[in-house]
Amino acid sequence: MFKIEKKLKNKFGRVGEFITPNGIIKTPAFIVVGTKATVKSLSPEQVNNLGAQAVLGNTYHLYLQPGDDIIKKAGGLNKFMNWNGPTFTDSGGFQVFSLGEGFSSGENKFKSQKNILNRSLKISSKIQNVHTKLVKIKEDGVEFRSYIDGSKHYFTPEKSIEIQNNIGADIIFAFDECSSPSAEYDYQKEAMERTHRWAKRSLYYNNHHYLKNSGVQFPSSSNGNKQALFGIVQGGKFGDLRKKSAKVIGGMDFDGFGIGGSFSKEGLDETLRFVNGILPEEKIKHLLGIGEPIDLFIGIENGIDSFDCVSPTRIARTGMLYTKHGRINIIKAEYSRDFSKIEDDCECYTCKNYTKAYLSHLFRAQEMFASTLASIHNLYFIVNLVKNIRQSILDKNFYELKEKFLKKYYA
RNA sequence: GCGUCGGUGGCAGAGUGGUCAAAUGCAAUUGGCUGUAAACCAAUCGGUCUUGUACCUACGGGGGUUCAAAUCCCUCCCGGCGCA
Repeated sequence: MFKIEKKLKNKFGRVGEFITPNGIIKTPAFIVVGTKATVKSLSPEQVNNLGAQAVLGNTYHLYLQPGDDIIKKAGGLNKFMNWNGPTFTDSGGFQVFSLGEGFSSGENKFKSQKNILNRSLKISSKIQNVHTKLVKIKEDGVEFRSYIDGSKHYFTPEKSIEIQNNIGADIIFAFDECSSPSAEYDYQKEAMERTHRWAKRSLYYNNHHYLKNSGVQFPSSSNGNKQALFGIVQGGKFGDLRKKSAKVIGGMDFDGFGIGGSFSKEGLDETLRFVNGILPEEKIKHLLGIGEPIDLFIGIENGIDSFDCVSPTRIARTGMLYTKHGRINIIKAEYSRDFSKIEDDCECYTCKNYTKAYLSHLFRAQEMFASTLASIHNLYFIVNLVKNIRQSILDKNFYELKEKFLKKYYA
């Protein structure tokens, strides 16, 4: 399933290919997030044309809406959303965080002073809504309240896998608890150990469910082949927990691995080194939810084969664009009369055809097309960056690219 | 011309003696966004500085009443409506 073609000397970084029922993913790769079976503001053709290889949907969201039964009836995720390439579904483990501890708290996956400050400001704000979590975590599973209608739902590892079997993506994830970056050691350890037990149950269910219930040996992806199941390493920002988790999860018979949870900004490099030093080398590793340019370099250097991240599409929708010289906010006054391209040498559809002034106008006028053009550019930027990094490993100039890019980007 | 209602910050629109540099919305300006409750969220939004329960300038113009006026009175200007 996974072939390594070339390695980075003295590092875990490598170039490879991952074969899925819906196509080959050339790794390292950036996987585009399409939570609700759509990449927000883009058609599958646009996603394909900008060079993306695969799309990642979300189990929890698709279960609530439209319901996994409908996707199954439609013939699976690929057919349902008209995407011809490889697909992933996240297990819903991230929603344990985002609808739980992360709910309205202003927290993200990186723990920093800024976030803590931001959080306390938000809570003290008089217009802040009542801070109510939508999840309850138990040993057996997680009780979710629907953010749509408030109805109660219960996710267990088995339930998450069952839904993911129905959705039928090529790559599915074990149900985990993505714990809060502000969680202390004891809680992080407890959550990690629970995630390990859930991993075992996810794996068992995926391998036996169809055997028992339908006589079919393996669950099917939309074109009839076996789904790959990835286990998820947790442990937060604590090195010893990360190592423990890599050992336990790495010892289970998963097709690949996700690395989830939170990191300290400085700790990503070290954490990935620890984890990927323990996980089986020959299997594919996906870094969940991380995707800023510097993170991509750090991840790839340390053996990450694929990434997914909402950042390119989310920030695009609010007018923030990636450029080789860092992010720019296209809505800023200075761009309203700037008739240059976002980037003169960018090959994306947006840069080839439109100016900053036009983009700026679309955002100010709140035109839908603004989101589309900005998402195309940002996704192209990130997808292409990862492609260039891949090529640099093949060409043996990874470090030159890294230095050159980061110097310009963070100047 | 007479009558009548009204003229408030970039716009719309509250406020009708002190708690008003003036609600709210929009616009504007600036931040933020990492497995998407996200076409979102937040801050600022008359000026000055020693950034303060500080000073100055401000609710069409001018004048007045009052300890105190966006709020009351007079007058002028402008606008809507009605009648000639």
